[in-house]
Amino acid sequence: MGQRKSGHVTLLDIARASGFSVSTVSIVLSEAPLSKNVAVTTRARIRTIARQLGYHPDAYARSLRRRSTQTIGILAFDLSDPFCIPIMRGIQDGLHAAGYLPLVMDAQTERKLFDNYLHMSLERRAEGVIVIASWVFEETNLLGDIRKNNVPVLIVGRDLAARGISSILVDNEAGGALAIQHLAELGHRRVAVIRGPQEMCDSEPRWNGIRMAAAQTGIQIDDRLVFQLPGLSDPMSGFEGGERIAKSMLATGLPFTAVIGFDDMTALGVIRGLCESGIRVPEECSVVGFDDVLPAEVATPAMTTIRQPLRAMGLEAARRVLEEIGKTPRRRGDSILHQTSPELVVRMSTVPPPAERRAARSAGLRKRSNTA
Amino acid sequence: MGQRKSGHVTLLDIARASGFSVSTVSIVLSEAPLSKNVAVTTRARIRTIARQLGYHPDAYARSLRRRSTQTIGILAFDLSDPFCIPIMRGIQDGLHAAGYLPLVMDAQTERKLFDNYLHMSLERRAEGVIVIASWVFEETNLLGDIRKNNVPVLIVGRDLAARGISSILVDNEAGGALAIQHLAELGHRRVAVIRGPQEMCDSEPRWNGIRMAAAQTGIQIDDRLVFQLPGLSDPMSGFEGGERIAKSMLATGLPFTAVIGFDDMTALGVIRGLCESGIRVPEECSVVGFDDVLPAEVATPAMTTIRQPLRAMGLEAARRVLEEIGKTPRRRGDSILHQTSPELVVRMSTVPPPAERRAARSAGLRKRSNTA
DNA sequence: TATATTGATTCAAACGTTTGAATAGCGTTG
DNA sequence: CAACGCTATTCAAACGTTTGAATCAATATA
Repeated sequence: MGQRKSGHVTLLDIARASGFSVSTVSIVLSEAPLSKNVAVTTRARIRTIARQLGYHPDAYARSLRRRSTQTIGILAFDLSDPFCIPIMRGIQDGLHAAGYLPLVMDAQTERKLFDNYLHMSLERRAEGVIVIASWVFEETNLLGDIRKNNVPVLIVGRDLAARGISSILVDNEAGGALAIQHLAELGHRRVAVIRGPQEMCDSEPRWNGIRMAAAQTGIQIDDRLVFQLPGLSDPMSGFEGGERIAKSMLATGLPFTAVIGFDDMTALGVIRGLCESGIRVPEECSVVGFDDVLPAEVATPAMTTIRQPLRAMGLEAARRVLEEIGKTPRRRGDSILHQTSPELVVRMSTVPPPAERRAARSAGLRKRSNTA
Repeated sequence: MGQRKSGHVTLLDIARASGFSVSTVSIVLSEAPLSKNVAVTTRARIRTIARQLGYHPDAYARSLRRRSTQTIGILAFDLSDPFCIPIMRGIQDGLHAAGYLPLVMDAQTERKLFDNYLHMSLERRAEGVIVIASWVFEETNLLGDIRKNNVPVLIVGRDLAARGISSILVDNEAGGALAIQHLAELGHRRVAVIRGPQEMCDSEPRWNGIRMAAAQTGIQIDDRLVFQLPGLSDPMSGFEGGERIAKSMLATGLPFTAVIGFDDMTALGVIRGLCESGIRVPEECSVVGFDDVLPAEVATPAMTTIRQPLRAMGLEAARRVLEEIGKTPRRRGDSILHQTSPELVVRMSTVPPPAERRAARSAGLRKRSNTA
């Protein structure tokens, strides 16, 4: 067989086997412009031999010589968070179309791993880096290192435009507003809210959106029914937080007919907590989530939520980073914040509040979709 | 700054800036054995300059020269299937400990992408390949190509040992048995079953396990209450299939007090289908899943399921593939099927059947855990 | 004083590609 | 027949590392 010491078939192997020079073989197999000057018979011969031996060009040698790796580093803060997946999918699709390969890395919410992988992105000569982030990564100084090497960076899910990094994220304020408007339309007046952890940049604007839209729709939110999620990195922590807080809500003794969870996992936790305390969702209490991740979709009752256009955000991220690569370092655009529009997805976890139920039902207010 | 034409800082840059030769710089920065012969002052000088310029060794040049990439290709059939994630996590952890980098690729259930990525694994000189598979990939002939290049392959989630590929998967028969034994202990006698799609190798043994254990526990399964999932690649198809089949079950008019879903997504679909038909879970009907993926854990009621030790399977995969790499091609072990033990996780979706409920409750039979 | 020994550093070749420039053969044209 | 233009192919250098062997002082040993 064509095995040399390295175990992989090389151009030299094919050159020897075919009687042509390495150059010719390279020109043919890489379909270089020159290859149209190569005799058809030669081309055929070289090609068949290559196939026979199972030749695959060495990406390392090639990239070294071509000085381009066609690779973008994707640094996800935690792949086990279902939030990341559709974004990744979008990025991947965007890159694939342009012939780029995503170099996927999962930081597992560990700062050290994150830094490691950022290093690797540089060593692997990623031509750009997309970070899918939550709050876990404060200003790792490596981002400076990346800059120093002229690699465009982009972050999705967090606003670092102020620090000079292009960012893509959902319009949290609009999202918060959508949630409470939906509840208002259903007739809810007493709404409990779970805010996100302080470390997370989504928390504040989302809450602002809720507050402002509440004021507009005449809902007043009782401070005692506003809770805050602690900041832990485990994707289950949102769920457990929601479960625990739901019980705290009931413990206040205050009346409420709906809960807005910071995100879907939190909201699922709320549902669990309420059910365990004997409160039925949605009959006795409505629940709204945020994100629209898979578990929210397949839970029963299916959860009403504010969808983030995650895939689209990934696509946009890919588009933008490729665009930056095209430019010369000097001509790189300023870092921009790109906000995407959230979308209300009405499912089964929200209904009119108990008191109004009968009236509303006969008024035909309950249009809803079951699935995504 | 240290920018040369390539935009990345190289050894040559540091050599120039420090006055030493490229060799010395390399020896110092790569901490080669020879570096203990290098004067301490020299070492310090080189190191600080490297740091100043933001040097990162070029993985391409390095791998080319060292003839080792420290890379393992991980080919997941669909990252948006929550099943994949814990396996990946396990693989990643296993590789990381050995200083290897996973090259994650998401085939998105598309045959073409799968083939593409398999190519890439070869071009990127992955030293081994781990495939996380379901049924989608019949004998893609590229696997032969991989063999030709002496790259050890391993598949998790599918048994291809017969075709000469080491495989890791759960003991489906034992899993199926666990499910029905659990229901039997709760007192169920009329159990409906949803089998997996024919294309999937888990389907048959899982069903065998159910049948055999059913016979042993004296349960007889009515053929008319055995259904089969069609084989589609979308991760939601299991869910939708379950939902649809749940309604078919009810349509038979036959009595049943529990359902075993082929996997968690199917079982979640069953719950949805039953609820929409007014049947309450678990009060009127128990449901058991398989896999133990995140959505099953955070649904309410939390789902009783047969857990696959996914993370452990990933770890084992990493261990095994690294082991193979260590050996010379000749000495590579035969492909082995490694079966892992499933585990019953009792949550809230299973209770004694309606008729027995009262008796059982007073007998203290309802020990259960809420969370994982 | 010649010869090892050691310590600090450098030479030069190699890894597998790509590619601008060179070469050789050969027919056409002025 | 010299000059040119094709076509088909090869040369050789380069990409950024690593590393066995070489170099060169300076010191220790014979």
